[in-house]
Amino acid sequence: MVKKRGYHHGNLRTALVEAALVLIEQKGPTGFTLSEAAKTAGVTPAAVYRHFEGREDLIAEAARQGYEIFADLMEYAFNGGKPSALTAFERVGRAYLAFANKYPGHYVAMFESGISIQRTPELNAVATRALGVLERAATELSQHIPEDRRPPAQMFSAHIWAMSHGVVELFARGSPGTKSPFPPEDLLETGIGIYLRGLGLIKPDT
Amino acid sequence: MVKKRGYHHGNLRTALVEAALVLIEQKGPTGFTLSEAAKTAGVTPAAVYRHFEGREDLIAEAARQGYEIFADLMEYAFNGGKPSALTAFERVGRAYLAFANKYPGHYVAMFESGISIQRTPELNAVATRALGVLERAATELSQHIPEDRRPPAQMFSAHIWAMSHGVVELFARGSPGTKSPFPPEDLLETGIGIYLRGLGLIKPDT
DNA sequence: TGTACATCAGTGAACGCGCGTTCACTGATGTAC
DNA sequence: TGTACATCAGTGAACGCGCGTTCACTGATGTAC
Repeated sequence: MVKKRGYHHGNLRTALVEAALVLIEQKGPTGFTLSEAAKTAGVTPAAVYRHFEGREDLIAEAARQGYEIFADLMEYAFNGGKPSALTAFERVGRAYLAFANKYPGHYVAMFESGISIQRTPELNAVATRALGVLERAATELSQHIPEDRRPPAQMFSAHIWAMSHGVVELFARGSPGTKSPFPPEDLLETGIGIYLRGLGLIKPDT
Repeated sequence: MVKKRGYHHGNLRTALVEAALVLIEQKGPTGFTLSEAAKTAGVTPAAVYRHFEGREDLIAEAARQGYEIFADLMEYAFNGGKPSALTAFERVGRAYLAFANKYPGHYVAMFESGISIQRTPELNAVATRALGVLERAATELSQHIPEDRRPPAQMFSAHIWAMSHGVVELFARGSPGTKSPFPPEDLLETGIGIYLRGLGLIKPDT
């Protein structure tokens, strides 16, 4: 909320995205309406069209910003694979969940709104960047596995992504009245730990 | 589609649930409308109210039937843990994915429609039964792990559920324009395999 | 500094639409005698 | 078998609602001279 200047808003575009994120978080991606976002930003629905092509375009922008943050967080967590591929990888896993927790609106816009990653070149680029970090982390880490028993890095990272996403959807947001038996952080950390042990990347008796 | 009898439909209730499932599958749980389901069944929207309390109630019934099928499938796959806890467990994992593939409308109604599992006692009961099978399978299997290194069975089954759900959401239905690098069946099977190896339930060199 | 004017970013009324739900109704079916 | 009547399962019109989008408009801002 920055200073209102009466007739002219000042940064409507930003305000609309923020309003959209809150609404998407609260009501889900399809419960979200352009009109309500406009109202929240203190503006007529028609004003939205000065900044976005329409409802879809607004959601896409929210998702794009999400991927941007997401990619940055993942990259920061990965930290070039230092000090070791293993700890870097575990940091990335935690960063995934932290992102979902901290930016639920973005997360929903990105993964549940049904907008296609191919919608615009920019969206595609930033999404690729984000998921690329995960894949890179998996690639580096899998160098430590004997070559004949090494799964493809893409498969490796798909497993981790699936487990992370599953934990988020089922246990981090109380979707179908599910009461989580464990904190999602623990669930994800132990799950990834067991998985990595299965790959022989962690000693079996730790 | 059974024989139409003019003014009286004959089995409207069934027809409505079927129509709802198709629509939910195609348009998502919030894109689904009562009116369109009625139209698909060849009937006025008002007729729906002879059989259901309203829109929500219709979705809940679709979900309930889904849990019923789901629970049966899981139980059949588990088969009392025969011939071994391990193979039974792997069958259950595959059954999960098979269900999501074969009954996508049900799956979405169950896990993405936002209806609470607590909505009615029957819904709660059947959902508990379904997820109970998974937990039972996990419990039996974890008997083979030395007690001091054995994770709680609830955590074990939560991991498997999360991975399965994640694979379904991200790779089995092309949600955000994601082109899956691998068939979801392979992804889930290898993922669970690695996880079980991490628990010491599969020999490390197989 | 003042003024004329172009540009920008809003308004507000209107549109057509499909939604979920209600209501009094009526046609079809089943049953008692 | 026929008839009277109750019950059931539909109709169709109507409701109020909020939606996304368009349009001509106008108030505010920025700029050239």
